[in-house]
Amino acid sequence: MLRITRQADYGIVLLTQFARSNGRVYSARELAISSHVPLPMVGKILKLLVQADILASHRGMHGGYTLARGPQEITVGAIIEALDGPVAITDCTGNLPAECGIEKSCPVSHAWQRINAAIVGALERVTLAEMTCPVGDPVTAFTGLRAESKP
Amino acid sequence: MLRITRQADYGIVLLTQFARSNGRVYSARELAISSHVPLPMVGKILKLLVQADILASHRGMHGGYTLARGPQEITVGAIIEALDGPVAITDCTGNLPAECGIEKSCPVSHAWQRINAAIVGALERVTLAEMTCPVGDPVTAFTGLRAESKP
DNA sequence: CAATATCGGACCATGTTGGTCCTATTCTGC
DNA sequence: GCAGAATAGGACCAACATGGTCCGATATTG
Repeated sequence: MLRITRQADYGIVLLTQFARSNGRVYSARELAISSHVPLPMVGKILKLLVQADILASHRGMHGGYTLARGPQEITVGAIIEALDGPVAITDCTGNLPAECGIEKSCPVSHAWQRINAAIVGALERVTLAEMTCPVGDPVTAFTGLRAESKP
Repeated sequence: MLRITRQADYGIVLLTQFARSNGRVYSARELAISSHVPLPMVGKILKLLVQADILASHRGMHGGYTLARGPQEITVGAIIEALDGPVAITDCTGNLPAECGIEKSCPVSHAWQRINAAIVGALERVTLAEMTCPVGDPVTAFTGLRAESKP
């Protein structure tokens, strides 16, 4: 199917909420209610995002989470990597020691690395800020063609 | 993890063998031996590829499989779609009726469609013929930047 | 007619994912 | 100082999809 996990999907939705209301502190409970994602799941996701230095946490009463960096500096690729692990479309993409056994005789491993790099690139090019604005020009970055329409 | 299934991975490996020896007829047994993929699995994969009109089958004694089209006309995207189903990085990519329930309030569905299109594009741009040659220039298509380095 | 190969199912085991729960820790407010 | 509220960090379980196997039917060749 080639799809991201639901965790990553939820994570993007939650993070856009942070990005839209700049600097606000959200508690896990608030996010669960507004995003219709079950509360324990929200906690699990936010936890991983804190470990990845995408969110900052504040404990205690009136605590909660805030973005650790600006929405422009957080890429979709980083979010997916934080929640789903490294993006590797096949086992033989060089990230981990290839264990397919036919590594040497496999003539396509090199090609896969290129394809994987293209997908990772497409994910890294999109920032959280670009995901947040519903429609518009900024998303032209998705196609891989950098917005060059600045005369 | 964002990875293709092992079926699709095997499928690519098997198809490159067809592409390298142009027009030859391979039986499932031959392919299983040379590719080190278990025979029943090979049969299952070839079956799906026949249904997708990527392979043509020839029954009876001395039967086997051949490419239904030229290696230049078979894209990696088509192979993955045949073996893993449609490429949809999230549920809300428009291919199927979105059932996430928050479809309307979800501000990122539009952005996801763009990202998905970029990935599908990267997969469609690579043909089986390009996967076959081990290294070289033809794979510059992977980056999404069409080879324009011809002065 | 017999041998060989694909074809089209059903079928099961396993691993990952999705989701829950519980306890410890830390901070605020009285 | 103490109670309440929130996160931190585990372990834990169930459902689903995937990986993999097997069997009978059918078609083609010799």
